[in-house]
Amino acid sequence: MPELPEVETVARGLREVLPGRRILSVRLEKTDFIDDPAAVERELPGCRIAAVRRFGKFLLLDLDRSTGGGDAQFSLQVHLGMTGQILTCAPEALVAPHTHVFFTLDDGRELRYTDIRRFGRIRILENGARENVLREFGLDPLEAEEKEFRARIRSRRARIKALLLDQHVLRGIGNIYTDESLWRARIHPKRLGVKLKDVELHRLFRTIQQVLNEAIRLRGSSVSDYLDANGERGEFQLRHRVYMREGKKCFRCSAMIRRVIVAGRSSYFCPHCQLAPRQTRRRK
DNA sequence: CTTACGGCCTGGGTGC
DNA sequence: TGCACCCAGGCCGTAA
Repeated sequence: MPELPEVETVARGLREVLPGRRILSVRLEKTDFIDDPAAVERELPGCRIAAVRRFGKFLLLDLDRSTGGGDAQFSLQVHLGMTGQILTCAPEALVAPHTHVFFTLDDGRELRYTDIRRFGRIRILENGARENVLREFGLDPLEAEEKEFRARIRSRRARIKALLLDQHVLRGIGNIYTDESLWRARIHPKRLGVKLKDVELHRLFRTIQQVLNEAIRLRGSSVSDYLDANGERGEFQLRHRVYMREGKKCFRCSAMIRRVIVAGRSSYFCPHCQLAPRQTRRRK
């Protein structure tokens, strides 16, 4: 599942080939995951790709409509969902099943978007609306100051797992990197954010950055479908310590890794290293 | 007001 | 061989 490190890896790959390219034509197959498919078909042909950015789990293609008059800017926002893949290839390359978007580029190559489940989303963000939309999101965990991080985590009375997954608190972290970070920081996913001690929040902050940077270095986690912009798998799944390891031994203490549902998500943790919060006492 | 929870979208993998 | 079921992330409506 593409989270921050996977999207960052894809963005870096696309950055090698897309900036400066012009989109010649657009072809769409299924469109139910595109906000306004007609607008995509209408607005993109002729545009120049000015930049490729990552914003949280979003990929942003900054586009120039250089049609003489103004230099109106807008972005194509791509969320890869769980199974989205975006890559460039030769037009004659075999079309992978579930490929729904094709952009012809002015260097003779093609940019394709493939998404088995179609949980991904594509939409156009016009210049004015873009900043308003992006403002809604939380801190980038790799750019945040520890002070801001602490304030965000303590701003709401929710479980730490729910807070880390909430894109309006921090942007870019998903289920894998939440569980991996909490394990390394030895914090149980059900702990309340407001109850974490300074020393725990410090450890968590450092750990999140460490995990994300390590994952970026290894080009992301390929658990099932994830491939980068060159069609290659990542390697961070080899470093997973809890994710999808239910019933296996903890790498630190050999206790049995458990799976529980927290914030509606499968959550893997070590019951020995990550102590559960005290249960609220039950009334008789 | 806050947070928790269930359902929905889709289709590949699993297990009977 | 077939098929019902589970699960994934984000979003939204509703419950507590």
